[in-house]
Amino acid sequence: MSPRPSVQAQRREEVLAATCEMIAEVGFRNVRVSDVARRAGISTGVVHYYFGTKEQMLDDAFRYAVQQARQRSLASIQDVPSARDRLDAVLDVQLPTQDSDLEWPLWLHLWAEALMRPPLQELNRASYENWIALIEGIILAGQASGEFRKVSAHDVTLQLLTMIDGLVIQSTLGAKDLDARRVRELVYAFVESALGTAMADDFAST
Amino acid sequence: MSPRPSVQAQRREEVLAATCEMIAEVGFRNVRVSDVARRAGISTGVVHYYFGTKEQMLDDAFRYAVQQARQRSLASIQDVPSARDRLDAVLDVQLPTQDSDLEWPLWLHLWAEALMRPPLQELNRASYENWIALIEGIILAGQASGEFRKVSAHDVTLQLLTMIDGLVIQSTLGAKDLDARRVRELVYAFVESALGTAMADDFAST
Amino acid sequence: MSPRPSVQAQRREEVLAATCEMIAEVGFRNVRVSDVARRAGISTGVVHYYFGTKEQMLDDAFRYAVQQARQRSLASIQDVPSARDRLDAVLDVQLPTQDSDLEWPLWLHLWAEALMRPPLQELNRASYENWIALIEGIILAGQASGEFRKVSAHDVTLQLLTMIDGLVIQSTLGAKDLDARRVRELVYAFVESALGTAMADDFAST
Amino acid sequence: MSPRPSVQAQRREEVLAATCEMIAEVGFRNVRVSDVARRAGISTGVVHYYFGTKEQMLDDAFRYAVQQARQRSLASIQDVPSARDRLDAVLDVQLPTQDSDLEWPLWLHLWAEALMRPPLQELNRASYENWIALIEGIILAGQASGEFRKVSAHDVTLQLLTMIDGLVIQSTLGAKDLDARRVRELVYAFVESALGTAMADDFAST
DNA sequence: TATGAATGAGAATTCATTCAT
DNA sequence: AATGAATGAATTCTCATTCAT
Repeated sequence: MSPRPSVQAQRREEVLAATCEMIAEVGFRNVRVSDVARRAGISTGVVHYYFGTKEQMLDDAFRYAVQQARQRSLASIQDVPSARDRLDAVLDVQLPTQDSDLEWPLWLHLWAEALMRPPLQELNRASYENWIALIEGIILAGQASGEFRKVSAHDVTLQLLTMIDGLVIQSTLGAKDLDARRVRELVYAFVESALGTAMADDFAST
Repeated sequence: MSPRPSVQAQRREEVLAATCEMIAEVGFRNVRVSDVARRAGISTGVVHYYFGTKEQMLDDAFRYAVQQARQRSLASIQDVPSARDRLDAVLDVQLPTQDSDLEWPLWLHLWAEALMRPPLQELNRASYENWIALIEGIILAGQASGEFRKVSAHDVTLQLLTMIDGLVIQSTLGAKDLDARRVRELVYAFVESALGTAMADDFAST
Repeated sequence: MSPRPSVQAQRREEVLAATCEMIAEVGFRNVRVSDVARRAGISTGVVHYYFGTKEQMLDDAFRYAVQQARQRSLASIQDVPSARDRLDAVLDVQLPTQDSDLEWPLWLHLWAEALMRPPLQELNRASYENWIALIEGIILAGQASGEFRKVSAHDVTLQLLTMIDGLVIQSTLGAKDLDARRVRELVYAFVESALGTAMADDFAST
Repeated sequence: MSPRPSVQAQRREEVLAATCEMIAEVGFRNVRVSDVARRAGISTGVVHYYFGTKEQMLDDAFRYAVQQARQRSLASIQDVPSARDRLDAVLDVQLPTQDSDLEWPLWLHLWAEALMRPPLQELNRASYENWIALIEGIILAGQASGEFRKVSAHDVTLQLLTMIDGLVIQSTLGAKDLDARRVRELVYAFVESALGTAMADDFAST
């Protein structure tokens, strides 16, 4: 009868977005409720009104970020037919472009925090399985269509995803010669060596 | 006049070890000076006597951990002649064996914390360069001796190290089917596919 | 224009009843406006609409409880002719029957709160004078009719009422061997020793 | 080796005394940690240093008050031979002399609070049993020596103690004509009527 | 009248740091 | 050198009260 529900949902999302920004900027342990409130343009009371405790707010923010990332990656492969192009699209969305990326710091904080919080471990686990399913699906399709070499899709997926994580960590932390371009180069090189040259592979297996 | 200096050095190291344990157990943000003091069997006053501030103590602890890890890896390849065996030895020392590993949580906390602390970024950078130099050196030696295929040693090193980081993160966070054994399997598979079958490669390149 | 006034009065009373329950259950200091509102099936806004402030609501609730208790005791002696029976009836209504009595906790909270709030002291004073007048009246009537011994009705009234208060406090707080039955026993024993055996007294006074 | 222990005990007691004063003055629900700290001449941190939580501090304060009261009453009958004199002494110490008594408000707050806190109920129960044992012992001794009439010492004790509680409550709350003198009058009148005139009783029982 | 989202003052609690002993 | 009692700034959380709808 009133537009209240949408107002509530919207307010909640604003707070979650503000929280994600704060986590990425100052780190999980330094986020203050008052920071989030200020950034969301509300009073601290509202945060507790919607989330009860700071901890709950932070957990929900991680959940929100995971969900947003998933939606973004799904959108990126919408209407992309070729497996190779789909893989490129997903990687392109996920890999950082600039050093000022706010997403990857968030994941780092999630992992560090999850070490001590089983619910966050569960969140990470579910998220990771989603990533695996997405990438592995693309690889399997590409193998079926002859675009990719026929190796263990699951193993390559794990190697690819974890290599990305590791590379982006060091890149984000300013490892020498590991800028965004170099990260992509190394990732694509791995993809090529693991899945590429389908011809040669087919040839070899004959 | 007295053997104090060594007593002091020893006391310092005890505190640093206690700090590392605490970080790994409860997380960087939850380490209290009093926890560290209790674990080291001293009073909080002593911690400040030796380190001035908590922040300094934590930074020094990370520094200490990095140094310990480096010494351990160097020791592991002492008197190992073959490049492949040296690579195996280094990986064996670094890869987790049990789920109750206290080292990798420490690195995760270091990375998350370094996002906000340039001095820690610098520490991580230096540490990473050490790792790279170590592994790359082994690979180059192996290529020179014909044990490894002649691909870009630097690229493979980066891919290998970051893949290890990424795999261990997920393994530590309880990813399904990613126990210590599986991590090693995937790592060794990558090593094999990237550097192995030197014959075939030589053959192919001819 | 509408039957609103009675609706308002009814709503007010519902809130007061809910407030009394809350005070008795969680204690004066722990009553939250939102608790009362929830129990009365309304929103917190309505509470302030009717009572202005929480303090006013709580004071009114005590006033309401005092008034209800008075009405109950008056009703209990309606159409009871003999003084002794009237005394029995009043005591019977007032003394707790079960341990789950919600009334006496309310009085305890009133007394504790009244220590700091003159308006509540005034309420308690007026209430107490009512009790005294009621009981003293019955005793005087009983003395006139020869049912009770001729001692100071006022003194006995005070002793009786305060003994009841004290006994019920300890009984409510779970004093060993002070259940509802034992409280009545002690009260009636006092009544008997103070007012009973009118014969003997008459005899003695002759 | 150092005078620390006594410093700690003393500091603890100072805080407890300050807490009791605050409870009596502003009421249990209005005591702020900062009030207690200011009154004890310390910082709020110290309160938590010694008591952990405000709740613990308040509970301990009640415990302290109970213990102090007991010691005072025991001291009052030290070296008093006659049972009647001992009873007089105990009552004299316990009954309020002025309206500005700080002790009885404390008991009222204890009772109200104990309704919601089993540990305080237990404290009250233990305290009450102490009072009963003390008074009942005196009465039994007086009966043995022929100073008191031979009625149920236990029942009279309960009636006496609860009447005192009830009288002091109303007196403290400013009941008309119930000043300290009148309270004593009524209490002593009860004692006399219940235990006095030992001769007559002895005579009657013969 | 009624709602309940929003406010913000107020209080408890934590913990790094200091310092007298 | 070492202790640990004491400090007090910083922060979370609560809840009466307001007010737009």
